Amino acid sequence: MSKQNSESKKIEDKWIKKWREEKIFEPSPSSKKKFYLTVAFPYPSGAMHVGHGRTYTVPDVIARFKRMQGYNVLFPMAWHVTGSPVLGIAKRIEKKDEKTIKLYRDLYKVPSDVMGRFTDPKEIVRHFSSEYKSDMTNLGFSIDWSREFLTITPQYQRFILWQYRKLRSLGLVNKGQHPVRFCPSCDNPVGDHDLLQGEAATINEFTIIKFRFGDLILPAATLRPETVFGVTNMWVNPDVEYVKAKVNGEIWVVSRQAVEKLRFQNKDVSEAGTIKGSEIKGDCVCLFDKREVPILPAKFVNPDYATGVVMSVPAHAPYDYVALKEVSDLEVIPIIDVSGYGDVPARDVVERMNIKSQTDKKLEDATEEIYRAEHSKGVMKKGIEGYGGMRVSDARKKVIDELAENGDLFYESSEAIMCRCGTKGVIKILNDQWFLRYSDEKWKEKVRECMGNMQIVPPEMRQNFEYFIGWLDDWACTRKIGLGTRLPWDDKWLIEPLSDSTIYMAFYTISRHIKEIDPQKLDDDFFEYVFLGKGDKKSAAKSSAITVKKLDEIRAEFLYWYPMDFRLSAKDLVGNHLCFMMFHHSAVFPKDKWPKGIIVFGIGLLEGNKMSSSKGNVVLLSDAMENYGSDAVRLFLMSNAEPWQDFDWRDNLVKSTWKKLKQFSDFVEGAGGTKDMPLRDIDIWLSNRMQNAILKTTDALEKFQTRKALQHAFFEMLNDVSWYTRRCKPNGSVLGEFTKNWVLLMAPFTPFACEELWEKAGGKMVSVAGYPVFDEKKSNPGIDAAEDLVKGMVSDINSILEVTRAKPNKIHLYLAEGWKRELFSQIKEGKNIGEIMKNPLLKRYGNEVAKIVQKTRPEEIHAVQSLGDEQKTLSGASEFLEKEFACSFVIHTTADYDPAGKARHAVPARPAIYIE
RNA sequence: GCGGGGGUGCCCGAGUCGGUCAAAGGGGCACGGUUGAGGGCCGUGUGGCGCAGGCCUACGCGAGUUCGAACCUCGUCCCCCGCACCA
Repeated sequence: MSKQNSESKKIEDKWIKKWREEKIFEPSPSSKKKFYLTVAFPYPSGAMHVGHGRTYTVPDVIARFKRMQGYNVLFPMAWHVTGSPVLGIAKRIEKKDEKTIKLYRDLYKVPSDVMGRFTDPKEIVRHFSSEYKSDMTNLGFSIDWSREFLTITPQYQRFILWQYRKLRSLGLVNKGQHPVRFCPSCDNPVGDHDLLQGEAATINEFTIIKFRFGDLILPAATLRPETVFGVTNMWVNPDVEYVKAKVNGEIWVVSRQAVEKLRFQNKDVSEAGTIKGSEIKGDCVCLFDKREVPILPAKFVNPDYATGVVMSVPAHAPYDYVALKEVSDLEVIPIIDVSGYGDVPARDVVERMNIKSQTDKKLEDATEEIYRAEHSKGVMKKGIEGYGGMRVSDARKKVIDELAENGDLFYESSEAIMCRCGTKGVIKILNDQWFLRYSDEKWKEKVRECMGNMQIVPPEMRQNFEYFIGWLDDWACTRKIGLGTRLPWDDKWLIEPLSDSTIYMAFYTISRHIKEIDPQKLDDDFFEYVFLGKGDKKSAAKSSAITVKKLDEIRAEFLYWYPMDFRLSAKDLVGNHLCFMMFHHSAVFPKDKWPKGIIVFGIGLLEGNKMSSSKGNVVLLSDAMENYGSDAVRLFLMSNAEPWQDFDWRDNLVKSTWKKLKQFSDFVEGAGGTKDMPLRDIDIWLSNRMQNAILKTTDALEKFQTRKALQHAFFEMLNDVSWYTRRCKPNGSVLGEFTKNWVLLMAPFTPFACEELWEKAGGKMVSVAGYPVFDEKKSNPGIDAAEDLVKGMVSDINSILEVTRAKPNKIHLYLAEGWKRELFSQIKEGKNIGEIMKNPLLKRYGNEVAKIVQKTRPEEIHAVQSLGDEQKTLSGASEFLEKEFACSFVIHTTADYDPAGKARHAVPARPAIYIE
């Protein structure tokens, strides 16, 4: 393959150069209709693999298609380099972490001298953004690189500052508190991908219910505060040494581990001695309902979980039930009715699961079961004052509300978490965190309106968006570490990377103009005028040190391209980025600048398995291009699945695509045929097939169905030309017209091959040629039926030969007689048997007519050719049929010779066959 | 748990306002042709049965509506994805 590929590489380079020289992908505002699409920019922390390749090929195909349709198309690209992942990568490379080094050196093929610089995170994104750019260029993307920027480009950062001041002035950013998973060593919140362990951990919110024990407070942390009415006693672990901790003026008794946790959760904690668990005994008073209960020892109490002191609700908590039975004969206090269980649900479950000891692991399942059942179906018992008859979930809220004044919350991770740096993670409440107020109902309403007017592809994704818009809560939009832009009014914070990339599509429209402007001079006046038309343009121009004319030109360019027609992204960004984009557009811009459409992609598989860079389960785009050439890679990625479906990179399929592409090129290039040939039916058929392909391909591409488009534009055409050349001697002028259209049809998918073929055929540049338009005059759907007759004959004869295993000497075809055609026409019109029998011609064949009518449904009949036409079609094809079956054919319009009595089986479009 | 999407032939995957569906297309496999018994290319076949284009069985499972269901209704089982402070 390699020699051919070096040939195709040459062709690719030639066209990349031509496109660049002629600047055909660098559009400016004009009188033409515009089409503006963007795709989520990449975070270049590694090499591009074929999954990324698909993400960016889809918009390129659409861009190319629209461009050929005559639109002025803008398809820009930039680099998202803000955030913290590269910091971790740089650190790990510095620490010579083997896995990381292996990934970057062996998989991503980073040269060792470059690796040396990777201890600086900026070097990583710099290196890979340039790799990305080169891959994108080589894959033939029609990107306007004149608008390229990084999210840390100073001009872009000025744009972010403007945006955040704007949002704040609109009251959409404020300070708040929020519990997060946190790494004390990194001093930063940790997300799933930052964790070595505990990715599935969620933050549980416990309610603290206090019990007075002398001067001390026993703070029981519970997920089920409504069960406070059923408390019979307290549990402390006799083997644990507890800490007396001063918390907000009270002295709490908690485990040592809990002290640390409380500190991270904003409690002012100081230690005031210790006390042994075994020393904590006697009675205590619940501060919620003032009941007095005893304190009892229990080994199941885990000092590492929550506060280390536990309130006991034996009727509804299996752990408590089992422990209580072991040490005391206190009566349980049932407080919740739940169908399917008796008065004491915990006892039911414990007995059913045959749990004997408080250290039995099955207690976890038992607890889970009870929790779920009572939460969903439980009702508070009648006798509980103020709560009787309430649903458990409502009672829980009410208890929390009643506690509110001196209520405390305690956060605990549902499982242990470990930061990538190796430190045990904690739950921390961030105090002065800044939030984007996505919970704001008025804002959500605007977003819903925005989405209501948008085209969502695929349509079923709309429900997902609706769900996410409702679900989104305030979003912490600032971080302590990472690359990024500082919050303009509080510079100890950086703007979080998803939050700095919500309306950057607007920035593309003007980025090429402001590259030369001193970033310090890009102030809010500038952006207010350019994007919103607000303020005094003279002073805005002056402060930015540009002319008013230039400022107006910039504003005009924004107005020309905006709103954006389509935003494309993989489906993992639906719940955040794509929603954020709608939130921020609806907040900052007037309605007529809100985005008009979203296309969501599926993910990529490799030989049926999920692609994963970290596991090395990827094919690098550069390798794929080297093996198969850019066009074949594009063609495969676009034909394997529709954009929103998951695609599967399978090497043998890619190879087969590569072969088919070569067939296409070879066929088009070698298409000659005889000139000045009279037009035969089969020629009309081929022309019609092309018109059909044009119609269907265009229709599919309008809906972004690249796979379906290629089915028509490529695979069907391949089969059609193969049939055509098998079927007849090619007609030169018909073939010429056909290949010309075919190249145009394919140009968005395989631009390099098509440019080359186009040029060889005397064209200039196919990327800017017109896309074929369906021509009704050249279309002739009826001809398909005629050709299907021939195909049907071949197939029927083959199946007879298959069964009989005979070698034919002579094949007789009997056409259906005139009366059968008349009958079919009438059935097709929907006439019933009574009406049909009124026809004297048909009445003569009454019995047969009845049989046929009974088993023939109108829907099955497409076109009924006349006897003459059918005869003409078959005799026109007889030369071909004789060649195919290497025997002679006789076509009968009457059963003059019919030794086997086959002729009577003939129906229209299905002649009877007799093989000798 | 909540939300979304699915279960089609050896595999991937079209097809769902019911009928032209034994079910497109591709892959794999088999046979035949070309040929240097390879590769490539071309043709044919690939649920079962059948020495005539047919018949039977089939679209997760069960039931229903209908002259007729892969497609509609109900029930049931199973699978995949997302659920946040972050790319």
